Amino acid sequence: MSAQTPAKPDVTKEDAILRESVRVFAREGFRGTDVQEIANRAGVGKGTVYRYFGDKQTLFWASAYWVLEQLHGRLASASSPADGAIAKLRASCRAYAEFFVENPDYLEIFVLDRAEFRGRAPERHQELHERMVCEFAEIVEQGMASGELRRGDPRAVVWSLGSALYGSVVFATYSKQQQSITELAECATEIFLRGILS
Amino acid sequence: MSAQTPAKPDVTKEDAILRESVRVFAREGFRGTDVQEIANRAGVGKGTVYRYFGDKQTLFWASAYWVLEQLHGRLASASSPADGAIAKLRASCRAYAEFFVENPDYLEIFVLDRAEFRGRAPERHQELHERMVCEFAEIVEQGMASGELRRGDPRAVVWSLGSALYGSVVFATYSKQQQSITELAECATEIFLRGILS
Amino acid sequence: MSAQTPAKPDVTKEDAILRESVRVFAREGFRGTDVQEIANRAGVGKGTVYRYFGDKQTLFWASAYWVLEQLHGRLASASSPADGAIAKLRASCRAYAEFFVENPDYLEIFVLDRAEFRGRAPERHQELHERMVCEFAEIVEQGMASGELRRGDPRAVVWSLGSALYGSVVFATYSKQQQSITELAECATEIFLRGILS
Amino acid sequence: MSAQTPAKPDVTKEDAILRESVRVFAREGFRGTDVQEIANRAGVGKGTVYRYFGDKQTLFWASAYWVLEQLHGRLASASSPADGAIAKLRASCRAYAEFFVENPDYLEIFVLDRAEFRGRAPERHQELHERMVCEFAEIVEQGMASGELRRGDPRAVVWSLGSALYGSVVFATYSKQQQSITELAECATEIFLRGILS
DNA sequence: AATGAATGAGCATTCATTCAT
DNA sequence: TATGAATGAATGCTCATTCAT
Repeated sequence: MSAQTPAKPDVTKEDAILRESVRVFAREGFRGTDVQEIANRAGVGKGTVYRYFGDKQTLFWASAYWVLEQLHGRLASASSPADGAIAKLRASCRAYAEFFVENPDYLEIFVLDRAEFRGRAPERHQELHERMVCEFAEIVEQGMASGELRRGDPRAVVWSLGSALYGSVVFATYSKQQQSITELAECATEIFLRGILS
Repeated sequence: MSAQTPAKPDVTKEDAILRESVRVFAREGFRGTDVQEIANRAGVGKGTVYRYFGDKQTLFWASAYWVLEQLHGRLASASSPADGAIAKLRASCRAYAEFFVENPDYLEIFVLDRAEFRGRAPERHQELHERMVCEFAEIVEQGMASGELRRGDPRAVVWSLGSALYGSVVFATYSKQQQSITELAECATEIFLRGILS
Repeated sequence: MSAQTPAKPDVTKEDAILRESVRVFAREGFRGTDVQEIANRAGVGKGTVYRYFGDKQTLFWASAYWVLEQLHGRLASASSPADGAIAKLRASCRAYAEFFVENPDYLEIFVLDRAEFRGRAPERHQELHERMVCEFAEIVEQGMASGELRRGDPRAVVWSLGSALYGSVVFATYSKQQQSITELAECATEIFLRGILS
Repeated sequence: MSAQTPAKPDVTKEDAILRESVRVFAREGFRGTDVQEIANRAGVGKGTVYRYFGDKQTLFWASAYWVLEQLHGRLASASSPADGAIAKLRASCRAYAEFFVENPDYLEIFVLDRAEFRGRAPERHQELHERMVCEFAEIVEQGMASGELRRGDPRAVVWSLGSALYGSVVFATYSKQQQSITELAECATEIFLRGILS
């Protein structure tokens, strides 16, 4: 249609670019990334990257969205088989941590997104984010209904959990003692469930 | 003596540079910041900035350290008058949130530090960070001793709280509904104390 | 493939850059040269200069090599038609002087090369230099064989001649009386051949 | 008198500055030299360097003049005790080579002077240079009168010898085989005396 | 459609020189 | 008189983006 979005996107190429984008952005940061390097790694010309994604920022957002989608899928398939709200939440938390342990680059993408763009991402991102919040709010709501969880604003609970998990994995970099992200996140999860009061 | 680190640092000038550094870095990001702009705002020559701080990265770290010190002072003076571990923690959490509400730039500095340098900051930073962890661990320990808090690894508890608060304030940017950072952090704090289980 | 060394070098452009390089370096010195000026004169963007030559030093070396090649060609075509070792040497000496009289810039390039880099030039230069020494050593050797020249180490003789000529043309700048480079070099050549002893 | 030339020049300080100037200029080149480094090494403030020498270029010229004076003295004391023109010249040539072997920095100063300033040095330099030419021309003249040397223009002979020696020592840098400057200069001297013809 | 050569705005850093103390 | 803090012009090099092929 427009020249910005090729009529017949070659999904293979697009995917290769995206995949390498994530790697390079994660390693070099947004400003530190040379689009040429992404093109080289993806085995395409620099012009092709621009043909597919328009500009560097759009490319970054596409990468970030791609990562967000992966995370969404991962959380969904982790929670759905579990039985009961608590089990679902526990499974999701574990999946969240594992996701970033397996793909440290993805974590950096989230960090960069926050640092560079502060939530000024396109509608699409916010929609997906919102969708995730809703899905978990539903779980929490059911937990409240069934009596597993204390009553309260489900969205607020979800937001707190999300923030705590995000903080755990992002903050883990600062940990000197080699506690794995997984351990840190698990600890956070437990506290999240039971609190620290006696 | 090298001219890099002035023998008689003009504290007024140094402070002006630091203050503007924080503002500009926060707004433009690390790579996006033109040192010239800091110099202009601080009312000094660009050479003076380099004379005082050596290079851009060192300047950033000095800014980040400066912010960290402020936060440390703020948390200390918030918690010390409070009575009992729980009260101390609550007061600290509130102070943490207020600190960033009052100085949104400071939050961005923390975010940039994580994004750009991933904990590769100079020793000094890590020492101060460690000191803060210890101070809070002590509070938690006393809370456990007095029976206010459930028994557990105090450092792990502190780390979880720190991560959760960090996550709350950093993540708040993504919140569409205008929930203030304060509200989000307060909610996180309550859950942190009591958990979500019924 | 890196974009640093263009796959299809545009010889016209490359040559234009090289030609202007020599002029500007000769006039301004190595450090005094602003690559932007070379780009402007060559009618290309600054980025293009860097694309073709990588950095300022490499550009300088390319210029110096280019000059050395010219000199080599000039000496070769001057000596080859002459008959006998002495005639060949005389012709070469004259050509050497004329070369620099016609292209004073080239002389400055040699001077700068010595001043700035002290023989730390890339292999290629040293190889060409060595080749020139060998070619002349051969001439000297034949002169010795034919009895035209006194016996001795041909390479040492060549090196002495080279040094003397180099000294003549470089040193000529200091001459107040407007003796031309040509005259100075010719005088040096004659002494070189016959000595000053009676 | 003027502020440029301090009324009571502290000869010790002046000398220290000059001595370090030579070292630093020789190592770093003219443009590459940071006046601060000279000041540091000389143990004075940067302002003092400027007070004594006015500006960087003047400082360089003073250094070059200082070196030229040393060379002049060395050549004079080498030639005067020798008997006969040839002996005087031989002794001078040897002294010339030894001078630069002992003080490689001095050689670089000469090279830099030629590269950077092309004989645009102040009157004083040219006078001393001229004086040296005259002194040697006298020796040559006497050699011609006594029949030791072939008749010719004594100044031209001196100039040729000077150029050849200069060329020898300067060009020596390019010599791969580790022939010492001394050997190269001696070889040049012999050829200069007897020529290469059989 | 795909490419990659060309461009030039942009920025970190240096250093000669000045001048207030 | 001696100093060294302050300055800002100067310059090497990068890289997002364009566009002719």
